[in-house]
Amino acid sequence: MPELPEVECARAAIEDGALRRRIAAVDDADSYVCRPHAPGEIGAALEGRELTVAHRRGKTMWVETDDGGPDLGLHLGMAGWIAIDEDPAPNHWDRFTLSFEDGGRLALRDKRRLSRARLDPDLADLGPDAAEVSRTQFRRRVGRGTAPIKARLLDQSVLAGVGNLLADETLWRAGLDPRRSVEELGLEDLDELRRALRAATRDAIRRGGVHTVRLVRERGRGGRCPACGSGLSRATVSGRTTFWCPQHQPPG
DNA sequence: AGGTCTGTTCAGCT
DNA sequence: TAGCTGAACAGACC
Repeated sequence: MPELPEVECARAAIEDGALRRRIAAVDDADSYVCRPHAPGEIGAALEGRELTVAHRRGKTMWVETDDGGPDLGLHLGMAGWIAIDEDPAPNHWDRFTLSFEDGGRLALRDKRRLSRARLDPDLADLGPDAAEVSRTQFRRRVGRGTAPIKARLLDQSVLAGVGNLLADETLWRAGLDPRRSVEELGLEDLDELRRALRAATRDAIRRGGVHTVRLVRERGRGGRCPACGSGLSRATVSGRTTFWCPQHQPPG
């Protein structure tokens, strides 16, 4: 599930449903998900407190707590989501859980185990949020270096929030081959790329997730370009499975 | 049985 | 040193 649009939905769900409820107990026993904290450490810091404000930058969320308490950082990894007031999941899929005094709960649910909960997460290595980056910042950050455009978009220290699917959708909308080096891009290309990124992100948030946008719906066997019907090309770029339209996204 | 997967991190290369 | 690539991580699913 989670790229920027899904994480924004998760943040909004916390804001709507988990603030101002007193935390009675914390299950932080999964020491892989809660690393580098020892079991019990997050619990000791949060029990008795309330969540007050939910923030997001890229795919990282952090939630402030009352009375000078630490922030709770949450990351959904590759397959996690936030389950509020749902029955416990089987198979230890609830990797981290807050139980509220009112009997409800907030769970970080993940069939895999790549989600992450930690206190006071370090945001220093995250670039500006992909939905809010200014034109000047985008030109300067994304346009630097020699990597393929797609690798640049996926680098969370350059821009925070773009994942594999949103990168492909953005490059398709901008008409750029994902394998081209950013060296080849002019300022107009970078501005068009930023426009495409913002539009794709907005659409995905509004429609409820990155799976809803046009190119993403075509991935998989037999996918065709939503604009011209050409068969999509497929290759590994920057270590990730990549789809693009050979007609609309010509090689440099 | 083996390959795949929406993310992050770190060793190791240029 | 900076920039970049690919493997490793965990575990379900096809």
